[in-house]
Amino acid sequence: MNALFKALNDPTRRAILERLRGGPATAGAIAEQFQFSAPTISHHLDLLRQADLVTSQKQGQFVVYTLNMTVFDELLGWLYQFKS
Amino acid sequence: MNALFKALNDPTRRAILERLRGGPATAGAIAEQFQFSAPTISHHLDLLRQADLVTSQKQGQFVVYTLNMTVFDELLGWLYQFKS
DNA sequence: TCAATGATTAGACAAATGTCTAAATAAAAT
DNA sequence: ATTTTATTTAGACATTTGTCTAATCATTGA
Repeated sequence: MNALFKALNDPTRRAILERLRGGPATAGAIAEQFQFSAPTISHHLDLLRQADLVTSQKQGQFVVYTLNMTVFDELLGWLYQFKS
Repeated sequence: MNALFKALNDPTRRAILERLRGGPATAGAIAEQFQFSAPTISHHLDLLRQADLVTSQKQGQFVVYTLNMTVFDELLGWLYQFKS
């Protein structure tokens, strides 16, 4: 839960998630969309992976990142307790 | 949106929200539940207010904090775009 | 009026965060 | 083999964050 909220607490990481809504993408393809350096994006991807919001598969020299939506259920559950 | 995720990215603040689920409470009553100093809790409440997650009304020398659940709709909306 | 109570503000400080460049690793292409 | 390409790791650095104590503000009570 901590890792989840931490991962979501950054506009770049949220933008990465929205990008991955359109389908899996390599680290490089994701990085192209942003003005930040590749290492910075790599670090963001790492935090998203720690929160299990994305998964990664190595394909040759590329690393493909995929959105994992099952984690959102946990968040929805937490939110639901406030719905009265 | 930034202020919302920022406010949620702290276990103490999330615990405060859960506390307020049971009804409004004064700053002091909230602070009693935690091991942190009153100023620290006051600061957390300030961040929650900035995110519009709570509202505050002064009642005499007390300040009563109330959960504002309407903001959760914004979050639900953001989450919904990932539901496929 | 003066002291006590509830709460916030101000300022300090260590820890965490987001960014960068340089270096390392691994696979592909020449 | 060597070089290029894709990505991550390591380290540095400024900014932000969460906490504290001390001081201030505002209301209530003696």
